[in-house]
Amino acid sequence: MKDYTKILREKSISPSIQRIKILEFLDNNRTHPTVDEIFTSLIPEIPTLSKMTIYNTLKLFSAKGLIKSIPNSENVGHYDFKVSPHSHFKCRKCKKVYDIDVDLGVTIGTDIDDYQIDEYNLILEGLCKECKNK
Amino acid sequence: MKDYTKILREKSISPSIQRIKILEFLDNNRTHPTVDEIFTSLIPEIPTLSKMTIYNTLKLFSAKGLIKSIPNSENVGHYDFKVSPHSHFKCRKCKKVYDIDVDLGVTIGTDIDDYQIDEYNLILEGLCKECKNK
DNA sequence: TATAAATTTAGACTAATTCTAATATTGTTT
DNA sequence: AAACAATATTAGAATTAGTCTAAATTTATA
Repeated sequence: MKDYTKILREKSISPSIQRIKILEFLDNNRTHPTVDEIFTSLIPEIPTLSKMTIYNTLKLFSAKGLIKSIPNSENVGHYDFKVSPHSHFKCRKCKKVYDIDVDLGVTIGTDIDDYQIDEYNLILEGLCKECKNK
Repeated sequence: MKDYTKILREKSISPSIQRIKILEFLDNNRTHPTVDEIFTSLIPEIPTLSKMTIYNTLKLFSAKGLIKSIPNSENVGHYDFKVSPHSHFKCRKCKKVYDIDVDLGVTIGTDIDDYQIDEYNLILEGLCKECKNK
C-alpha cells in the first residue's frame, strides 16, 4: 500500500485526509475522472466533503505536478495521475477513452521551432477495435 | 473574396445570412474562437443574432466537416476552420496558442494497435520564444 | 399566394465552476 | 497544554457555458 502522505510531503503539500483520499483515488482510477465522479466516490468515506475542496485540491496537485488535466471537447474537467507520457484514443462511437502509446517524435525538454516543449497531450480519435467490427 | 454560399451548398447546408457570416468569421479568424467571441464580433452586423444560432451552426458545421472543435482544458468550446492537420502549442506563461507543424508519425486513416485513427489533436505546452528569453 | 419545412430567436433551465465568508483544523510559540 | 496564527474545509450564493423549448420568422415548394 502506497504512502500517499509521504508523496504529498515530498511535494510540500500538507497531507489532510481529503488530499490523501483524492490522491489515492486518482492513483487507483486511471480513467480520467471528473470532479463529480471523484465526489460521488469519496462522499461515503468523507461525508462532509465539499466539491470546492476537490477543485482546490486538483488545482494544487496540478501546480505541483502530481496530476494533469486532460484537454477535451466536453466542457467538463478531466484529470489524470501524472505518469510517463502517453496518449489518449477516443472512440467516436462508444465514446470510451483508451490509453495508448504512440512513438511521437516529440521529446519533452527539447525545442521545436524555438518553442520549448515541456509536455504534450495527443488525442487521437476514430473507431476502437470493437466498434470497427460491428 | 471567397464564395461562402458555394462552400455551404457543396456541403448541402442551406446558406442563411447567419451561417455565411459565421463561416466567413471562422475563415478569417484562425484563433480558435469561442462562441462568445463569435457572437461579440457578429452582433454589430446582425443585431438580432442569437447565441443559440451560433451553437446550432457550429454543431452543423462540425458534423459536415467544415470546422472542428479544439480540445482544451478550459471548459469552454474552441473552434477552428478545418485545414490540413497541424498541431497547437500553448505557452504556459502568456497563454497564447500558436499553430505549429510537427512531424507526428501518425497517419490519418491507418491503424495503431487496432485503433483506427480518423483524426488527431496534438497540444504541446511549454514556453514560447518571447517568454523563454525573459 | 398558400402551405409546409427549416431556421432563428428569446428566455427559461441545467450543470460545471468560482467566489465568499464562516468554521474547523493544523502547526507553532510560549 | 493553552493561545495564537496560518491554513484548509465547508456551504451556499453567484457566475457562466451550454441546452431546451416553443413561438416567430424566413425560405422553399406547390
